[in-house]
Amino acid sequence: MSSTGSDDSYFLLVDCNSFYASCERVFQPALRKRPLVVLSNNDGCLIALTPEARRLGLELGDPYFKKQDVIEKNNVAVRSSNYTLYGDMSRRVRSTLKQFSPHLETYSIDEMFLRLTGSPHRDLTQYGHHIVQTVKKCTGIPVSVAIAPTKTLCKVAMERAKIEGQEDVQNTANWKDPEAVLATLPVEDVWGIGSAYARTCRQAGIKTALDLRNCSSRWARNNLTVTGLRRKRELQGISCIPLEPGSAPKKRITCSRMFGEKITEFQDLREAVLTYTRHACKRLRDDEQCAATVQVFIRTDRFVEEKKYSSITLQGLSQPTDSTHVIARKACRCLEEIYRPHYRYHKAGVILSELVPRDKIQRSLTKAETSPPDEKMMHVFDEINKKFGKNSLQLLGEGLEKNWHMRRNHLSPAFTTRWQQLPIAHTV
DNA sequence: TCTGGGGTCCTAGGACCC
DNA sequence: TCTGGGGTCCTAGGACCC
Repeated sequence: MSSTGSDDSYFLLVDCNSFYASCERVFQPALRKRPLVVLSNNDGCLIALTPEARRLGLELGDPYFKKQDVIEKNNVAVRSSNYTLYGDMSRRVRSTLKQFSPHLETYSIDEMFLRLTGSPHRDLTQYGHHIVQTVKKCTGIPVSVAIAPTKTLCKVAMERAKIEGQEDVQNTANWKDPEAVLATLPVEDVWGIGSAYARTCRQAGIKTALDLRNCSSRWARNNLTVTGLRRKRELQGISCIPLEPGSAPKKRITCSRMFGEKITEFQDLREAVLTYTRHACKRLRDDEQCAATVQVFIRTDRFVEEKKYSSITLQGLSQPTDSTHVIARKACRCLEEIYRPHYRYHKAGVILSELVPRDKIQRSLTKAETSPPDEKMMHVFDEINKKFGKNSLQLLGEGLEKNWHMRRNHLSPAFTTRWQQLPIAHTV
């Protein structure tokens, strides 16, 4: 495997094994001996599986209702997704990893890249094992580690680490025959090659990661855009995708949900849209940003044979704001614009975009929709919800019944974020 | 009855300008 | 017959990720 050879730096990828399922197991030891699956929002499909569940033939993305018989027959434990818990566990893993390198990128809730430069640890593989043990000890979460000269090769190595029977620490430098590893990886399993690009590749006879590495740069650029060309070069060991430390400010914030039951009435949709607006605005303030545009969309079920309708519209704010009230008014106007009666709606969402950092806003003297008292009120609003739970204080228009609420029939307690729900240890 | 939610980046094409 | 060339900005749609 060629490498840039320009320096002695490496990327190290840490991936939490079956992350959501592992989080559930940390606080419920009884689950450790049982196969376990975690469901998506609305208990729709399987989004995390322990290896035991995989061995029963269950797969990521399977609709829950189609697999219920297998699940019941084999006494598989089922949990609704509990993002508050997973987010908190992710933070614990991240703070543990910071002791190994200051150059850390949070790639997703369960994956982190580290960049090691001039590491005193000559034996990087051993170092990887040390990281696995430390994270397990400090957080209870099992992780795998991949070490390579580029991020894409880290992902290749991670694919290997996840194969049963393979080492959970993979260092490409130690592979006896790297080409053989690349030749066994189907091209669609390369990071950045999805189903559409994979089809293009296969039509051109490019079937494996090795084929992609060896294809002409011109072909990659013309058929897979610059992103495909980058993947090819990364497979060659030339780093094109840098570490992105810190968290770049978000460019948009979306809150959308499918409903537990289909709804037709404007009033119900309005309640849902207001609830999503409140959640989105809270995230906006957490991000210390303001939005200049609000978008609202509604749609019927695309899987069912019935009258379909889908629409989206937007409203601009005269001045960027993070005020739930101001944004909620605009969101309602959007909804009025796109709502059509007699359809059975299935999903709605709110998107905040054209975000600007709060401290960079040009104050308008004439058209202020957000006044300083509003800012104070939002602060109080957030503080109350922080103290008493995130839905304690809502907008009046959100309603009380919420017959559109999503299903979460298997939710675990908020072990790490609510005092009342702390796990209790018993002495024997 | 029942198929997630939240993001980013890239490109093509149209509008517009000089 | 023959209808510029080059640039920017915006948007929609496609593709990808976890």
